[in-house]
Formats: sequence, C-alpha cells, structure tokens
Amino acid sequence: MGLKKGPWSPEEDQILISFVQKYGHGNWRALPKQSGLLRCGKSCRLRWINYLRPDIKRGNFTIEEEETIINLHEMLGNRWSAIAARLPGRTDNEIKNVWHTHLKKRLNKKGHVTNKNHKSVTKKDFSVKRHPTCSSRTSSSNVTDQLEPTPSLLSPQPSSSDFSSVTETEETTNNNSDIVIIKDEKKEEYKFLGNTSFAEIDESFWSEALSVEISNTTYNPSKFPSSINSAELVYDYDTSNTIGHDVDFWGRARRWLFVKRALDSQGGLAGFASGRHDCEAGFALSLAMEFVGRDEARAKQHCGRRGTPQEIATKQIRCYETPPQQEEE
DNA sequence: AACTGTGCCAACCGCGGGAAT
DNA sequence: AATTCCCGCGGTTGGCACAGT
Repeated sequence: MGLKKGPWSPEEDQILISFVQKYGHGNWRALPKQSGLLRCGKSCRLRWINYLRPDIKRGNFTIEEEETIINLHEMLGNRWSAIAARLPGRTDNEIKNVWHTHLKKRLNKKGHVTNKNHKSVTKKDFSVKRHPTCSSRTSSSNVTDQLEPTPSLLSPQPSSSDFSSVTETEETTNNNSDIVIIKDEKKEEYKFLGNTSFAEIDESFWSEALSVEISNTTYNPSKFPSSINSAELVYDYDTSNTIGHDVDFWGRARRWLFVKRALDSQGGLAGFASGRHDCEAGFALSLAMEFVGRDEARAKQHCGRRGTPQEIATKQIRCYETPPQQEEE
C-alpha cells in the first residue's frame, strides 16, 4: 500500500507532533491521510502513545518504580496497561520491556516466588463466575476489566509499599491495593483479594451481581434506597437453586452490592456511616472505610464487637474460592 | 578484524471488544 | 441482529549496539 514501516525519522515525528498538537487524535486511521504521513494509523498511534506524547517520562526506572512493577505484576500478571496506569509517564510497552529484560531475570536470580504457584494472570485467566441463572453476558463482565483504576482514584498514587506480594506462602495484609480475583491454575482455586474502592468496580459488576441477587434471594431491589435491611440482604440466602460451591462467591458479590447500594442510598460514605446498620453492615462498612481510607473512626464505631475495621477487613481480605463447575456456557 | 551471541527496545502483528452503521 | 470500523492490548519480532571469542 506504499506505507512506510520501521523506525520513525525525526521529520516524521515532527509532522505527527505538529498534527496532534493542532488537531488532536480523534481518528488515528484518518490521521496519516490528513497529516501526509506515509504510515498506517496504528503506527502513528503507537508512536505517539509510546514515544512522542508530552507526558512521557524518560530515563531509567527508579527503584521505586521497579518495585511497583514487581508488586503489581504479582497481582495483575501481564496486564501491562493496568500496571502502566499506576506509573505516570510510563507506557505499557516500556514496562513490558523492562519486565522482560531486567525484572524477570532479577527475580529469577533471587529465587523470588513470583508466579511460582500461579501463572501470570492474563485476561483469559479471569473469567467471571457466572451463575447459571444469569443468562446474558453483560458488557465488561470480565473481572479483570474492573481492575482498571479510575483516574480520579489514582491520586494520590499509592506508593509501591502499598502493594504486598501475593503468594501462596505468605500472609498478606493488602491494605490499600485493588481488589483482585486470581485464578490459581494449579490448585484450581480462586483467590479473592481486597482492598478496593468502590468506584473502581464499574457498574456492570454491580448489575451482574444484582441479577444474581434477584434470581436467588428474597432481595427486593425496590427497597433501595429507602430502606437498608442488611439482614435480609446478607443472611436470607437461599442456596437451594445455586451451585453449592459457588455460594461464597455470590454471597460476597451480594455483600459488595449491599455496600455499594448502601453507600449510594445514603449519600456516600459519610452518610452511610451515620445511618443504621447491624453487624454485617458494620463489617461491610469497615471494609468500605478501609478501602476508601477515610473516616476510620466511624468505621470503628460501627464495627462494634466484631473487632476493629482493620481486623475485620484483614480477616476477609484473603478468601479462597472454589472454582465454578462451569465458567461460560 | 571478523564473526557470533546477547541484550535491549521500538515497532509490528493479531486479536478481542465496543461503537457505529 | 449482523456487519464493519476502530481502538487498545499483549505477544512477538527486527535490528542496532555491544561484549566476547
């Protein structure tokens, strides 16, 4: 097609920079024609994203950045774009290269436990456990999609020390990291790891959980937001028409749904904290408080005899899930 | 000096998914 | 509902630079 391939010349770079600065990059496919570049749109996009855009950070990675990559890779696997989202100015490509050329080898030398017990977590490894009664696939039902950090929540960025290693051999208090569901291929287990902030789990997750709620429990969605009855939500869980070993998973989904809705209905965290809740709500709230990282005093108050928010959250953070009998029909 | 092996990184490729038609 | 378009992601490759023989 007469399109150029291979390394970009400084002249081409300049054309691309000038064009993007003037007109933006609404349509990469159309950009080469409009700018006069003999490149495909994809190549232009890549060049801009990975090299030319002004917020790119140049130079070697700092120790902190490397540690962050290692920790995030442990949690997220080869999800380079998700990792890059935590490292301002660094591109997924760059991080991928650093991982393959430096970090992986370094960890191997150290005999680090990275992925020793579970293989790298790729998108394929995350498949939402769908309840049999939940027929249609919602958009973005892939659990990993919920791991993408919401930009507003990236500030302040968690430091690398906020992310603890997640291995089979090591107890983890994962105080400020994202929620992660990891499928351990060897053990055929799912790990459900907190913490998270609610905004980081998108609506499709909640709507999917909701569809399970409706089909399996006495939950009446019309009760929200006027009434929060966590006992009904959490304990009246009719398991007769569920796959037994999936109960915990969906129970957890229900719990998250409860927290989310409770927060929504009460005008956010502060409102909910001043509302009425029982032990389960207190538990949920404690998690909420921990995750969002504010108003811990209220969380403590409402957690009552179940322990401190920290204790409760820690207990619940590492929950092992059994695999579903079937993941996708 | 010539050849070979290795490391590195920019760029390419194929695929999947969402949006538009 | 089906098809097409487009974007973004992750895996892979090509080629340059450098070290070792």
